Amino acid sequence: MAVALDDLDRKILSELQKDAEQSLDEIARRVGSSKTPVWNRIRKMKDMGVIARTTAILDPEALGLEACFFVLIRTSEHEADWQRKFLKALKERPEVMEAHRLAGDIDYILKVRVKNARAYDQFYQALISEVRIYNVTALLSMEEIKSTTTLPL
Amino acid sequence: MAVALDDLDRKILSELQKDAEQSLDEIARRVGSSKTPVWNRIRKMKDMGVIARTTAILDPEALGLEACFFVLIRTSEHEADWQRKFLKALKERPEVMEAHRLAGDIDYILKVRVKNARAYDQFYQALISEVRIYNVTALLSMEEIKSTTTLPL
DNA sequence: CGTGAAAGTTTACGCAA
DNA sequence: TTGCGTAAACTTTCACG
Repeated sequence: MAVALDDLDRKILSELQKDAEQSLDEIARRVGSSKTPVWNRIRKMKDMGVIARTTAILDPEALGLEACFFVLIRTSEHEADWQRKFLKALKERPEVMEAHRLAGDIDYILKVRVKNARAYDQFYQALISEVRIYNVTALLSMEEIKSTTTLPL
Repeated sequence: MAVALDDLDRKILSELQKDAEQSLDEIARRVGSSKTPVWNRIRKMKDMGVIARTTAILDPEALGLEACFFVLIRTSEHEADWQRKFLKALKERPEVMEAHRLAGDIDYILKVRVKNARAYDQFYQALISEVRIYNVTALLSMEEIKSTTTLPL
């Protein structure tokens, strides 16, 4: 799955992560190359799936999404059918920003963005009514110290 | 901090979150409006900071970043000076994708993206040598079930 | 406030080296 | 692979309905 990228590819990706709206000429200038090679490389990396998509990053506070919870989940159920239902529920809920299956003691972690604590409770009630869960711990974020989509290259 | 957005604004944001490279004409068509109003609204939302930036989303696996850890941190230190040093360390380390200060028992949670477990251990050793930490639990992600930057509108 | 068109940029690609 | 040149497409502004 990993792909061979040279130094120029990495510089281009770094620029696109900083600001995907820069023109080709601008990017070319910054990475010390010119339009055609930059364009060819960008296209190749899109085709290969290194660049998945380009998106607008919005400010959650400005949209009134002021609460962020990390949810640690333990389950007693490990059958395929239960898991399918649980994953489906997570994928369908837009307030679930991230969901990971974990190694060890805790089975799943979620990151959930909502308007306020009440909205979180509604989400929680809906989730446990859809699937059986053994134990849930919610961690409330007081302050987002850092949040980046910029992967280290 | 929250901003008044109407239905058309929300539709535009939703399109930009799906794909920020769509042309104005395309977006206008999808949201049932036309170029100029869409352009005016996008500019206003950028000025107001609702749209923070636009960025390329890369595939971490394709870049060889195959390990993702959630790190739960408890500290005994709560002085301003310690905190300043700790936050600075987090902001400077590119492998820290997210960092939140929490309410309750656990003080901080981090999301850390690295090449492998060895790279995580290097990060961990470096961090604890920079600042005193009372207790750390690392949760290793086995599977990224969901990961989105698309906020619920 | 929306429509349409005009002017200036940028992209996307062919072709030569 | 890169660099140049260009047609087509897109962005941005503005005058008018």
